[in-house]
Amino acid sequence: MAYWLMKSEPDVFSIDDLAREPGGRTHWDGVRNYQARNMLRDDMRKGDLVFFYHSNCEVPGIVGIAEVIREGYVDHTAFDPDDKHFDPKSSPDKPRWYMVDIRFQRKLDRTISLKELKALSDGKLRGFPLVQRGNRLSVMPITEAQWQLVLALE
DNA sequence: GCCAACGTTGGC
DNA sequence: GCCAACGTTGGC
Repeated sequence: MAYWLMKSEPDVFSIDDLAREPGGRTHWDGVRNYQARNMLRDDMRKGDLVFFYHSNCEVPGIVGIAEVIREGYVDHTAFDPDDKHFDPKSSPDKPRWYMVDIRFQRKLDRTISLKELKALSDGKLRGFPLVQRGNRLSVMPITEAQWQLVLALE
């Protein structure tokens, strides 16, 4: 089993929004970055666990846990001209973008803030991709050790 | 709202 | 294939 971190702007889709979805499930559409796409399409497996991260908000940080329940499949929102993430270069015969389905597992007891994670980036959390300079991927792999370290902070 | 750090696009 | 211009992300 692998571990991931996925970013979402809470104003757009928060951990509470995920919890409110029927069955706590949603499809993770709208990723339009090739590196992230490759992970969604090729690497994420059913049963993998995901840290749900709130970005671009008052207290950016890890707020909850979700589980991958469906592996990579075509992101059909790219075909919809009315969709915010419409991409005319993606078509059903030649799809360019992929997504997975995730299911809400739980909220953390508290937000593990970016600030707190950064403070550990020279020590215990060295190499944690979220706090590596310049990393703006919205989906990133993390190690089991990193997963456990973050949970220990909770 | 600013801006650093990237990624993408497209002319050449 | 290079690289300038432009767009996006996301912390602050």
